[in-house]
Amino acid sequence: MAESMKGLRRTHRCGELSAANAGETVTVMGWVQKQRNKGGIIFVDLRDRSGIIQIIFEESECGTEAFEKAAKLRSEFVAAVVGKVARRDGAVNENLATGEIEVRAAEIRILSEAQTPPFPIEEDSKTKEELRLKYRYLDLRRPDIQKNLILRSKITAAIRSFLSEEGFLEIETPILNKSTPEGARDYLVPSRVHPGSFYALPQSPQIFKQLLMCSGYDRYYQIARCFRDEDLRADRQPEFTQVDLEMSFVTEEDVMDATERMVARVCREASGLEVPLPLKRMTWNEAMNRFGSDKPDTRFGMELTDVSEVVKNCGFGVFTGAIQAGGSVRGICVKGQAEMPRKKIDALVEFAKGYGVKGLAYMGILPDGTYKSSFAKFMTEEELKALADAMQAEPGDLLLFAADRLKIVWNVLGALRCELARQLDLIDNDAFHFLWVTEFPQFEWSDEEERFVAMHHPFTMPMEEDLPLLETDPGAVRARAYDIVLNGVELGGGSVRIFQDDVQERMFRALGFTDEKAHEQFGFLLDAFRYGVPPHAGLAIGLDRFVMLLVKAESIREVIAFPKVKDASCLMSECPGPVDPAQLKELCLETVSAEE
RNA sequence: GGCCCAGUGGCUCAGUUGGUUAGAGCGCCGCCCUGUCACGGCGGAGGUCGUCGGUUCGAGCCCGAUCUGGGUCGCCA
Repeated sequence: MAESMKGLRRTHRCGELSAANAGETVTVMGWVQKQRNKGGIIFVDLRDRSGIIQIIFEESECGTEAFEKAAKLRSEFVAAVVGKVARRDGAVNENLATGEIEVRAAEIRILSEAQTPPFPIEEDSKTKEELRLKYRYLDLRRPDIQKNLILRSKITAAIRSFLSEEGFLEIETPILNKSTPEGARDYLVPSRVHPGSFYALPQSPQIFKQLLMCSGYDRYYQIARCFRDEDLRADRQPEFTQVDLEMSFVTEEDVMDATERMVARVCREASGLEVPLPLKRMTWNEAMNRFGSDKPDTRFGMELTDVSEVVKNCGFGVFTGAIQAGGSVRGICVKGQAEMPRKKIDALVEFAKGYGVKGLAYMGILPDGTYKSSFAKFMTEEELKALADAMQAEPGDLLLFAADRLKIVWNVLGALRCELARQLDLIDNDAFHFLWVTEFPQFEWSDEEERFVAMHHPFTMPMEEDLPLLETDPGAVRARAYDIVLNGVELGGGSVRIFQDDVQERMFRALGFTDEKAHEQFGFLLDAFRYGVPPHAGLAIGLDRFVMLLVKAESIREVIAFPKVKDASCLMSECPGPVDPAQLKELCLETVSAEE
């Protein structure tokens, strides 16, 4: 039976008490973590988000009624306790932050009883995530998740104070928007007032923040919820949060400078981590050539080497064939792994095949200087040696090669070096390697759509010297775009925006938009550009990923209070779900059958 | 859409070449215990082995399908 808390007021959180409070009468309220009944004396660990405090009940001090109530306490009951803080003398618990003290109960009220939870409420839970997410409100009681969400709050507070000090204005933009076909799939919301018409939830506030620049709010930011109807990953949710910002009368230098100072401040204030500035920079081309990735993990080496020139005339058809087809042969050198068992190498080959390559060629340089290789019989001793030299391999090293279209070679070797680093434990788990990747290609060829698509988005300014190539060689145009990368994860990205309506129209044409189509989709932006628009640039940081990396979580779900699972549903609320036919009728939508 | 992993009391797991009545730890319930804090002691309850089908004299175990969750490729301007 729940009791009233009338007349009681919480004076402290459990974990806020210390020896300094000894002798004070306090009132604490929280959940019962554990009750230990010794017969004539009862210990209760009371928990709230600050920590745990031990309460001690002795009948001679608290009276029979309170003692009997204490005996009834079970895990997760909610209780209020009034008592005096006392040192534990002699019985200190070193494992507890409040282990020096305890509260000697004078009064207790059971504010709420509780069923036994379906899984233990404890740190480092071993419970299946499926169950944790079904009972997320219980899972969120666990100290490690609470730490994550408390840190997340600290981070957003630090971001807000930094950006506010720098003169940024926090401005909200609409959640109900017009659908745009470029980019990710939109979540759609049917309109009741306009039957057959739909709103789209924002994939990002991109256009609105550019319009705010047109309107003179020269520094804007928003901690914005964004929505993308695409498949989930460990670091991807269908709704997620971006720290979105935009600045006027600036170049990429200003945006990168503000961003890295913001990131450094967050790291210092939230995690006590010092990030040396300015951050390292690397062009996209360098990142791809050295690491096979546009978000390289620079915490370890094992960089790619282009050996196309060395092997172009060798006897190994897989290599020469790839080169003749316009592709490339590149390799990585795995230190000290020359004698990796065949079984493990085969597993790596299978891994590589998942990234589009037909196989991997390998070559071990044994300690005695001889070669153990999948292609030795196709090459002369001199060719093998030339290849080992080109890779700067030493006895004991293992060389792995991919031969294919360059894009595939990059992709495979980029993934492979990360996989090997994990397997061989080459990554310093305490290192935080930030990096800017710049000069991204403006366009990416889409085989599916048989046209160029924007790599960043259609409002990204090309590099000035590449502007003439917009019509002649779109694939060679570089963008004034930049991504911020942390430990091999894309943390965020941005660009200098196009602010001239003629350049914007050329961009749309390069992307295969007709003028009519461009105006239908983005007419209001193009119109706005005719009324005086400042040069502007901006960026967005993925907040969830940032928090995930700072708390070293394995999944983004560990830093989001109520995340969705793989099929974008919620195990707790069971959304999405069917709606009342009357609701659908009002929206002029037919009832969708469960089939199909 | 493809590939890979997992599913056995409330939780985490074990379960031999297919062979009597499916086990353990924790938790839970009852009794006892005045310094416990991974409390302790005694006793107890609790499982159609995710589901459906098949092979077999016999299936937790083998085969097929399916469901649920996770990872990943595609996808994510």
